[in-house]
Amino acid sequence: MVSLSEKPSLKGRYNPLKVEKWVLEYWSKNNIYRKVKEKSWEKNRNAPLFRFLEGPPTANGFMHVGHARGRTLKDIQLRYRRMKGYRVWDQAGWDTQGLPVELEVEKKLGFKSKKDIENYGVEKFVKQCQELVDYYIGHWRKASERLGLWLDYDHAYQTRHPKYLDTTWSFLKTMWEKGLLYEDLRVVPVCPRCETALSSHEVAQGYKKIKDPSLYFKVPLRDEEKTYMIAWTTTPWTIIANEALTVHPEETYVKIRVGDEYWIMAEKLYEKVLDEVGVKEYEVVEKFKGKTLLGKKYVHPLLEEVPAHREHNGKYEHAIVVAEWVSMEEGTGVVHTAPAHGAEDFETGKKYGIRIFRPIRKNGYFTEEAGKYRGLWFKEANPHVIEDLRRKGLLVHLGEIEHDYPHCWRCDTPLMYYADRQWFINIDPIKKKMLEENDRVRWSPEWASKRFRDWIENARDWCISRERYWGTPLPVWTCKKCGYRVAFGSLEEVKKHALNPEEVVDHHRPWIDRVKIKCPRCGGIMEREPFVVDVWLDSGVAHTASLNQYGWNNLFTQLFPYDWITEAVDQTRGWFYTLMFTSVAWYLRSPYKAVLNQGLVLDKYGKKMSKSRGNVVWALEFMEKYGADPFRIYLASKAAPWDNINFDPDEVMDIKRQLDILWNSTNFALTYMELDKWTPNRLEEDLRVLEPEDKWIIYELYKTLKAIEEAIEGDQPHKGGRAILEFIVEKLSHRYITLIRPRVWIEEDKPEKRSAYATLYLVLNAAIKAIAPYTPYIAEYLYQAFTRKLDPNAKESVHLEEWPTVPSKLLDEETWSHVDKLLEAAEQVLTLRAKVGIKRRWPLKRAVIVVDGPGLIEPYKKASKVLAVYANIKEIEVTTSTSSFEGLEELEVPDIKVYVDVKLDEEILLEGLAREIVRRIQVMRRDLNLPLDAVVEKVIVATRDELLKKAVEKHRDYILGEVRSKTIEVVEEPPDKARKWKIEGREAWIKVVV
RNA sequence: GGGCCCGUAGCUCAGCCUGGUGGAGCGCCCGGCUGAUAACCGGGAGGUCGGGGGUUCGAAUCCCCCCGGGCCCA
Repeated sequence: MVSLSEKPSLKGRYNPLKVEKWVLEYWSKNNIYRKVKEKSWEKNRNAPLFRFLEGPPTANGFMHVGHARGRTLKDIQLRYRRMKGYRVWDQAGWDTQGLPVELEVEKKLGFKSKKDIENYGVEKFVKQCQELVDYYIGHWRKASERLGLWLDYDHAYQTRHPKYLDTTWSFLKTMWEKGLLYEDLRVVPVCPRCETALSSHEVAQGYKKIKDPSLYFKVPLRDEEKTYMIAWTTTPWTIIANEALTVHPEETYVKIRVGDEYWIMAEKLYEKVLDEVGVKEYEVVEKFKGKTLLGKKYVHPLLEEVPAHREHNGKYEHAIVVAEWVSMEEGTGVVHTAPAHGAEDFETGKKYGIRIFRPIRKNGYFTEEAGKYRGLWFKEANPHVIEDLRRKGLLVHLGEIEHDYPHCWRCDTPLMYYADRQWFINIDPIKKKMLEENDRVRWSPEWASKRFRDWIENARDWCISRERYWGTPLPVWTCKKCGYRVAFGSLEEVKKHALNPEEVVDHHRPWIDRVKIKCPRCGGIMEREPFVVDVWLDSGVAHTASLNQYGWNNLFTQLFPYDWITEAVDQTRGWFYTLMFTSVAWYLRSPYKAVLNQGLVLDKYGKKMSKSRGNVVWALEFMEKYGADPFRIYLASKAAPWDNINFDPDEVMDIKRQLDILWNSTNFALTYMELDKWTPNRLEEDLRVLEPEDKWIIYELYKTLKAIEEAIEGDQPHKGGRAILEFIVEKLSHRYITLIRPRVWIEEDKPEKRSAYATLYLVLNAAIKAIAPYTPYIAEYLYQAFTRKLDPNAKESVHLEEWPTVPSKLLDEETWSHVDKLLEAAEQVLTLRAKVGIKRRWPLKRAVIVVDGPGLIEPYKKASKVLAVYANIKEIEVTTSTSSFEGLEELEVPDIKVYVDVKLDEEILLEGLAREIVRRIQVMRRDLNLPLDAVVEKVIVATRDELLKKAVEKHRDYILGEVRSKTIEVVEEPPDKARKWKIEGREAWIKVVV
């Protein structure tokens, strides 16, 4: 068990779980978040603001990896801004009411319908909702904190909080007073399972592809023998409520003879229809405009089955009417019209004074009025209706259609369009302003702006009433006597006007329903409209209510409009919209300046994650297995935020290996610095004289920091994550550390060793800070174990640090570019070595660098050690001479020419062989389990190979020094227990005598 | 039916805006290192850049059409 009494240590491998456990404890014991908040907010009054508004997660389930992705993106932005010195607003928030919560409770209690809730008791039910929300908020806070998302959770806003509800009410009251909130009878989408109306943005979230009947049927005209209107529908059950047929007034219709019958359809459609229903022989006998059919009566196709229709004798009931909306794209041009079940049907019915016949309840079951269909669930009636039509010879054709049909976004039940009295908010008066305001928002990606614009343009009035229990009650009271209405903007206000103020205890149902008001007009008793409002309104007023909940109303002018929000793309219809709507309706301004859209997280095969499929990855579970840091940087870097990603745990492990390299590099640095007792207390001096590779890595660091800044500020956090990882792996570890190894191994205290340490310290330290927004845990740990260990004046936490910068006097672009080219050359030398089979350990004799002018000779001479060290070349010449270099290999490098000698001569061969022998002796030392600094008595090398012998003789001292042996002996006969080796095809036996 | 996103190596993705001989990581094969070592490094094989047409001296990149995967709207 790691505990705080243990100091952070870089011994062993990077283990995210151990590291994060230590860091979590460190943060909590030292109140690091509070200190960061204090630095960034309380004590930072004059800094530029960065105002974030949290899109509140709904507290009705667990956090999955999709949520985790969004929350990681939020945290990266916030941590970065804090380090940059912004005054960061980071209040947390929770969505706590509405259908999602109710359904979760119903599931828990095993409820099937609203009746179960009524029987159980609304008060008890609502308490269950509260408890469920408490539970899930607990989970979300825990999971968010484990993820490392730093928000001000202690001051989280909650949509169920009394003062929050006051604000929601106050918004509704404003809408009422402006005349924008109204009640109306309309056709609305209804969920028969939840027995409530839904809004169009809820509907938009629930489209699903399903199969429905595609039915062509005949409707006999009353006064014309054997003449039928041919209509088409995909909802046969609505024929029960049919009251009219609608045709287009200006389009041409045709009468066709089919056998001994006459069929009427639109001219533009009849061929397609007849083809589909399989009628090959027919004859067009007459053509006329649709409007000539107006008023013609027909016999209801289900007259016998639904006796109520016998009494429907209005002028346009069971008659043909006309309307412009009739489509010539699909169907027959004759539209079966049921005013109770379609928006257009309803409007047309109203226009012609046709009754709204609605023989069905909101729960989807037919009533007595439906005749033989009574008691059937609406979709179940389909086969019965079809069968009856078939029996009566009115069925023309039955096919099947696959189309998108709306379903309840929460419980998945197919919706029913249904005429009903509901409450709406009129959005037309502010549509234009919303569009204008949208143009001022910076959307990422850009195309999201157009998408949002389209959505606003097509938006209809917002149906906000829900016949449910756990939500913000509609604060409108109606007089039972005279119908007069009032709306209230706070619970206090209600209390002031209540006849029974002692009952005014809670905004919520059922308590609020008991409150009666005296009608100011007639003195009668007013009762509350029994609705709660759409849950999307709750979070939609967060821009104001989140502050008012804490009485911070005066902060509003400072915080509004917010600088940045980010949620998943589906919020175009959800939160992005409701937030914009309420804000423009209230303040005529967009509540946010920039929006970052997030794509979906799919499973590793690209399938949507869903509970029923069983492929959901839960965030907390995953982090407890793999750690938060690898998870975070994976989610943030894999793709652009708005792209969908396929989540694959194996890939998280891949990216974790790049963090290993950061860990190992830091360990490398610390090991040697401590060995040499180097500390950064003379950093400035140590940085005064830099080697070319030092300047190179510092310049690379500078470029990387710029890239990250640009990425995060430009809503491309994935590019920042890739940039920092690439810097650590490719530049720092692979190249820079390789280059400085010889300097680090110098025993004495030399300036070039000190400058290597100083540069390494500077760069590593900056890298640790720069990765902190992405991987806050490992950054903290390394900061404690490395930075703070070497520098006692360092801050208490890496997250209290400023964003790193590079002093401009350390920037040397020219040297950078020389070194960069030589590194490229060096890599080509390595490729060449691999091709001709010369190991990197074997030195190459020489290389020549040809530069463009005499002025470049000196700089390249200085930089040439990079090539010498990285590619292991003994001698490097820099010249402007373009004379040919016989026998040298030419490399292709931009701007310069490099020639390298890859021929082996005896000198090199002997040196190489000596190193080969050393390596094998080292392996044997290790196998003997000798301590690193143990000195052995003797090494015996037995071989008959002349070159090997020569190599040992010539490099005797070198070998002895490397392997820590007192003597070395060369013989021809292998001694006892000697180990046999093959060295470049030559045989030798080696024995180490302890 | 309309709008949008995506299609590049076995896998995951850069490159496309501002055309100039196709990249990275992982995986695979081969090798190196053995003083960051249950770590690290190098090399190699592998692609008609979804298909077709056009513009151009030259197209993964710009334009048009089509196919496939996905999202949104109707």
